[in-house]
Amino acid sequence: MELRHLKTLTVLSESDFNVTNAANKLCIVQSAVSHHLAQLENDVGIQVFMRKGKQLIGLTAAGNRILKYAQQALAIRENILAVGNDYNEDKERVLRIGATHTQARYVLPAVIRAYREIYPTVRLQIHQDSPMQLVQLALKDEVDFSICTESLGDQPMLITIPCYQWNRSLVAPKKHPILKRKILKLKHICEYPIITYIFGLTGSGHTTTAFTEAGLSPEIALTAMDTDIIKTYVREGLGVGLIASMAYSVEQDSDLELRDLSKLLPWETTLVAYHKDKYLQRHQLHFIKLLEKMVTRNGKISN
Amino acid sequence: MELRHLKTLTVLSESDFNVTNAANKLCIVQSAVSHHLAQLENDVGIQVFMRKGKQLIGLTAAGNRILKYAQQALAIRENILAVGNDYNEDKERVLRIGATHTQARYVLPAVIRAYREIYPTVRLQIHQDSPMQLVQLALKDEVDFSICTESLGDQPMLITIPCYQWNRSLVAPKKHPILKRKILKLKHICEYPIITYIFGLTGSGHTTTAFTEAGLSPEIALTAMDTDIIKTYVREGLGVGLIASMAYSVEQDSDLELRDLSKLLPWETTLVAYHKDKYLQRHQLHFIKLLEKMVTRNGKISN
DNA sequence: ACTCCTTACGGAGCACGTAACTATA
DNA sequence: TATAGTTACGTGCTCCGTAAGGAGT
Repeated sequence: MELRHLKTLTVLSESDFNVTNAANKLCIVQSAVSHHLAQLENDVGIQVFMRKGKQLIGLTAAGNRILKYAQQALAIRENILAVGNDYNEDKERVLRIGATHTQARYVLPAVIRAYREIYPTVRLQIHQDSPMQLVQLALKDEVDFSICTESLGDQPMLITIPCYQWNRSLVAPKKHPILKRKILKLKHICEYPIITYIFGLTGSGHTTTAFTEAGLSPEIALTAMDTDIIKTYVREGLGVGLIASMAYSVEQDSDLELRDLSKLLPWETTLVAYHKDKYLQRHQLHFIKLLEKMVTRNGKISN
Repeated sequence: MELRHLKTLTVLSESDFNVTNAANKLCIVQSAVSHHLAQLENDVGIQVFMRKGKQLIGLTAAGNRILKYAQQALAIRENILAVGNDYNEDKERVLRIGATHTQARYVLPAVIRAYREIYPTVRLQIHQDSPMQLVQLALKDEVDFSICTESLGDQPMLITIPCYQWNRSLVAPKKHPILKRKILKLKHICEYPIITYIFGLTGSGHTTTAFTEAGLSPEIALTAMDTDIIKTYVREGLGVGLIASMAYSVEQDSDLELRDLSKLLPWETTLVAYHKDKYLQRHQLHFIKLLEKMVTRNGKISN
């Protein structure tokens, strides 16, 4: 049994056990995959795959256990190569970050600027996605780590490092009547249609529960993944916006005004998450340190 | 990079980095090992071995990390094979137990008797050794689990299951004056030379501290790993014995008399320990269950 | 008839073995 | 000189690819 057999197993499991597809993904022919299967089953001495005739339709109970181990073994291979990369000055380094739109758009740029000053040659990849997908990316080691807000239920396979806390603000066009209030309360916000993040994104669940706990049922006019879209429709007059405070730019959003809601809405914590068994190269650890250092507790970029 | 390269790495590290010896252990020729090294270093892209001329003298920092991962990967391979074995009715099963002399001699027989009734065909291997060695055996997966007394400092890589508690008794020849005492205290024991277990074995450390805490300094006439040896010298009149209570046999030791010391000496806990990432086959888990079930809290075998 | 996996067979490459070479004590 | 590791080279095996065979839809 060698790692290539285990690789074939994992790819098969990610291809609905279609041997042809798996072969394509592995850049070998079907018969080679077939051989791998036969060898693997021969080595372990049992049926790994459930079959319907010759067609593979899944894994046996034992097969499932073996698949788990195979994934671990391949992750270890990646770690070994990562160690090599880490200690080899000449090799090209890559940093793959997963992040939500808000993080990618408003938080990461400053951190990346600082990072690039130290590691100008590292190739950067930023994968923007929803928090749920980001967790999957981190678990499959398709990104080195994911930066997202805790809204995902504890994943025992991930190490999560809290980075900073942030809260939301209300945005409205300069002349909007809500801005005249000296003291802003949740019930005042409910007097207008609300534009905010899609549920399941950056802790939007917390927001709605804060309203319902206060006995309020706000009218959500529109939800988006993307702060810029929220702002756009706030400008259009569709309602007032609830956005992450750090997503307001003094220069670009001068036509909008901000009201801090950190006393009214629960705070969110943004975390860095990565697979617990992953070897982190020194430059990757450095990035996390930068992220922790550069971003202050209240969500302002300290640059 | 394949598992065989990693295997070569680990064997090398266990052979003082002597390529010739490693080759012999692997049943291949030196040049093949040499090739493995070259390929491995080529694959990871860095020097893994420190060299003095051509001689290997150790691992680089990166090499050490890689070695750790290699061992993990190979352990996973073993797990996969264990899964296969577990689910394959036809394959020969093996149960490899590490135990101290006392456990192997006085506790295990009854458990093994029960186990053999359920799994008559399983091949049994009992490795008797000192607790420190038993820990090593379990860590290297040279036994499936070790049964020993907690005297080893917490090993984060081992899962330990407390099985039962036991204590010591005093043994002396039938007519020994100490047996005339109605109430036995530590200071009375110190009136005679003591024969007991070697320090570092089955919690003998606890025994001595119990004496010193009472301000006593007993005269240790003789120490042994083996209860039978202790009994022998007690019979010879060299002193009184302190032995694990379960090591007294009514039939065979009728010339000796027992006095329970469980009120005077601290209790010991016997544990089953195995590597945290090890896949335990069902029959192995069953053995642990039997061990937990058959042995009562006070160390008497309930059979 | 089509899809899909397995099996057979052949060739290229690779891994290991033999052996010569090199370096160190 | 003896010991130990690398390098060179040859061979056999293994692994993949081509292609034919068989099973299910």
